Amino acid sequence: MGSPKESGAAVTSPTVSSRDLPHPVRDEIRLEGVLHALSDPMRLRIVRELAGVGGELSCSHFDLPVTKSTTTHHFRVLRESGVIRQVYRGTAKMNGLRREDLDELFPGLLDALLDAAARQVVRGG
Amino acid sequence: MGSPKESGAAVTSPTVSSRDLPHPVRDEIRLEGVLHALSDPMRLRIVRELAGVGGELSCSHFDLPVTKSTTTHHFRVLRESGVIRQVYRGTAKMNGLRREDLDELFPGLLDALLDAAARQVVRGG
DNA sequence: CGACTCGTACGATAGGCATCGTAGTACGGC
DNA sequence: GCCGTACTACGATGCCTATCGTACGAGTCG
Repeated sequence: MGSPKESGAAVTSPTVSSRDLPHPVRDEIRLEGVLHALSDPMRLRIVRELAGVGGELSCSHFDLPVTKSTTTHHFRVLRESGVIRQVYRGTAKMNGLRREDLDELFPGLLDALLDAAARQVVRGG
Repeated sequence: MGSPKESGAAVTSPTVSSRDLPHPVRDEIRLEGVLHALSDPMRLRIVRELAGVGGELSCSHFDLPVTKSTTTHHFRVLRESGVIRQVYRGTAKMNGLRREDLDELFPGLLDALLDAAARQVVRGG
């Protein structure tokens, strides 16, 4: 299941380029999953950057010290845990924080996490 | 490193029962480590229970669905990440949240995490 | 001392995961 | 139609880790 070939009603979905990616629904997001996703330095860095711009960023915008395969992996972990939303826009893949969903599920958590990460950086991390 | 055998000045430490355990100093506590520690359901449960009583609890107080070896392992992860403080009290080993240290390092984080965990439980998880 | 309880240490195991490299697919422009 | 760019898929690898069982050490109480 899930061959991206299918396009029976493509004409009726204007905003979708063509293929779309599996995201957990808001109520499927698990705290443990979110914490696990953010416990990796690379992923925490991605989330911090996304929160910084407050909008969407393409995968290629990030200059991480790992290969592109690994970068793809990290973005998938973030998406599957419900932290970010990914959508194809032409050849680029745009990433955005799921702030509303997270704030609704866990009020104050995301801000506390971002603040904690920022403080750690200031302390010399 | 870290052979607990060493005890050059044991006579001068009155409050210590006998053996003591390696804890990270406050400034050594890493956010990633804390998040990783709390991303395990068993450990999150332990921390929630510790926060609930607001004091110390012995390891044996917890009735976790794993063996004692595994329980020991989880407590060690929590201690080494800086989330809890462990101290021997006779034959028992008491565990307490390092609330002050965590609040100082990451203001609001622990409360946000506990609140998030509580909400998730209420939602049926 | 001896027995019992609490917790540790160690080895084994199985699964997860961060990383890489290479080969391949989708899209947009020439 | 062809090429370049952006990202993916897949397989390999080595490390980390959650789990167990058994054997052991430290204290307490009779």
